[in-house]
Amino acid sequence: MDALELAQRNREILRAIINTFVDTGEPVGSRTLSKHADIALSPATIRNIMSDLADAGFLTKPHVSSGRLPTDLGYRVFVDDLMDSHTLTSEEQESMRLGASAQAAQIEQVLAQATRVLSELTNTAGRVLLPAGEQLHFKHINFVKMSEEKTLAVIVSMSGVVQNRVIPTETPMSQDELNRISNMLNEEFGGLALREVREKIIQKMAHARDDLDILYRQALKLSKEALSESEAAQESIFVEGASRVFSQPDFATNAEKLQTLYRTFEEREKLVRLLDKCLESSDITILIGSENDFDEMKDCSVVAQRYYMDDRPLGSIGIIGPKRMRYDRAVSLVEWTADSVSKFLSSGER
Amino acid sequence: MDALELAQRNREILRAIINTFVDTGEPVGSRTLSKHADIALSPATIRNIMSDLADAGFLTKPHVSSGRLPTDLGYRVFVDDLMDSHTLTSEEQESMRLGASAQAAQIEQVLAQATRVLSELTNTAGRVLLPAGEQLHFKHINFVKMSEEKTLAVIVSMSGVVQNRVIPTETPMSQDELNRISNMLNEEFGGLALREVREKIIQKMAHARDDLDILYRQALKLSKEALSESEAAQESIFVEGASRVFSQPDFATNAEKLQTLYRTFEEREKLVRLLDKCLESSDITILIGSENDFDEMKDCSVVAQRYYMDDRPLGSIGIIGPKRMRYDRAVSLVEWTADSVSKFLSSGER
DNA sequence: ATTAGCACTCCATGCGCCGGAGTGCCACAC
DNA sequence: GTGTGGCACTCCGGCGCATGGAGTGCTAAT
Repeated sequence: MDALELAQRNREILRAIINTFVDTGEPVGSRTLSKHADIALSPATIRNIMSDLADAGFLTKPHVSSGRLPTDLGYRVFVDDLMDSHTLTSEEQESMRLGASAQAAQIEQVLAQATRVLSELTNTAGRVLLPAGEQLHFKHINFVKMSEEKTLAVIVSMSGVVQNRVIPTETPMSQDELNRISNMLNEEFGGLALREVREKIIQKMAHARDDLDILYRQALKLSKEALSESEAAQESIFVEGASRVFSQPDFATNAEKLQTLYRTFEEREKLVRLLDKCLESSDITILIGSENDFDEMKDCSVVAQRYYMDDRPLGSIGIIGPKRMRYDRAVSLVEWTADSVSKFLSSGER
Repeated sequence: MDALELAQRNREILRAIINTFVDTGEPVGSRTLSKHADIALSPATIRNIMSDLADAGFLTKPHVSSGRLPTDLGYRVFVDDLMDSHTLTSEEQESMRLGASAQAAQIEQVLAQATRVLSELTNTAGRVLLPAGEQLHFKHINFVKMSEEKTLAVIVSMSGVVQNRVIPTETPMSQDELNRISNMLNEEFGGLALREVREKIIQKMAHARDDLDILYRQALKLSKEALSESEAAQESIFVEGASRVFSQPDFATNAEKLQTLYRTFEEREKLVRLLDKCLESSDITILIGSENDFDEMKDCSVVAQRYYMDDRPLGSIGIIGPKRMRYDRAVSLVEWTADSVSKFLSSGER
């Protein structure tokens, strides 16, 4: 007999356990539950059910004679099937709206702001993955001569992301020549995806023989350099309010855990890899405990959602918090935030 | 009788105490010290001296019957008078050299790299204060039209620092016009300090009447916007390896301290203010414990040094670590790093 | 002035005890 | 057979207490 499929009542119990555990942080026992308003069963009965749920792998206990708490699997079925959907309070909506539209700023600032608010509201670490190079569209390129050997390339994407890159130059060029090169490139490549631009440049470089303007060849060379690594290097990530995670009682007692966790937060590459996963699905992504691939994060959960610009997915925004968190609230807030950000980015204001 | 002025021996004792305390982390007692090779005194004598040093305010004890440890004042006289100067090992020098010259990159990357190495070598948090707006010199400005209402200004300084700023535009201008404006400004203001540029613009705007080219007036207006806040906003700061501070045994035991400390590290403004102090003196700055103005940081020390570009001080680079640290080593490393960075920035390579 | 000796303080550790919370199981009732 | 009451058992955590070690401060002797 499958504990979950057949018994609606068991589901209720599991839900109640998780809800109270999320609330109190203490393992919950049968007596406590029996006092719970919705449940009109004696402790003994509840104990039996608990035992079943534990056998099915949804609950554990820290030691033999203590209350139960959810396993990762338990949380999983909770978020998948049992969770009530949380409706945002108008306050919550308000602070978010403010966040997104306060200033006519750059995309980075909008995202940073949204992340900060998200972090504050959920008391977790907000984090956001910035556009992968692939998704960016070419708007404008500009070269500034720094010295005889170095040229600075400034690449602006349609979404307002600005990248800077210093390029070593073999053939010295005047600022004037650089300007003309900029103009050429802007006219030729405006609006294309960076990837396309890169391909076109390589194509043209292959075909372009000496019959072409020497300046034009320089231009291709420069822009190839400028765009080359950009893809790999530019998956950047913001984290805001990491300290909030650490002040959660789940970690506050355990200095060692806290440290390894901290160290993980500093390793940006790991976080990037973690969040890359969240880009795969258009649905909201929830990773509970060891569902993410990093051992150090096995006490944390991730709730993330993609954000869009004009229906093109750009990056991912969400939170990292302790496994014991209000998933309903987190989901609503993250969805709402991603939505606001998407709307803002797509509103034609840029 | 002044404990320090008169008694060379007392100084030796104080030095020995601090050295062993820094080494072990345990309060040091008279017996331990008497075993110390350099000191041929009985524990009782040492106790007397310790008592004197404690009266003078250089030592305390955590409780009445325990060994002594240095007060902030104790550390102070240590670094001022008693400290041996540490000679860097060639390894240490090597990793630093590598750090500064590895890639022909932007100033930010050089600094970040230097800071990271510094942090690794000292096992503390490396941090660096980036050029204050005041110190930057105008190299190039460029405008990109984002939409009818928004223009992106890209400002490049001589030192290679790039700032981006979105400006709301009332009068729509074509990209072509923007380019001409850029050219004007670049010719007119190249090489001046940003402060000067700002002043000049304000002057010109005051004098410029209708008799001037309308485009020129637009240019002034735009550039004023672009440069306006830059000063305030752009005191940016990097912190690398903050987790190292937390793994120090001094904090590892105390989860609460760790948290408040962590939170302080996230408050960048505070750190900026803290490090601003380090810009005042051309000498190396050492702030021990409560010598800095922040209560949360009273168990930490700061060692910092200015770095220069062509003899103009740009910013400050250094470390934040636990009060109990190898000051000799920290000082040498910070000096060396600041020196390397300065040399690199001034080497005419940019 | 330096040192040896001694009494005293305080911390840290380990041990034993006990109460509370909770489980698991068994037997009983409906 | 499903739900319930009862009971023995387990384990955690806090408390009190004793003990040993490290270290000081003082005094008296050299």
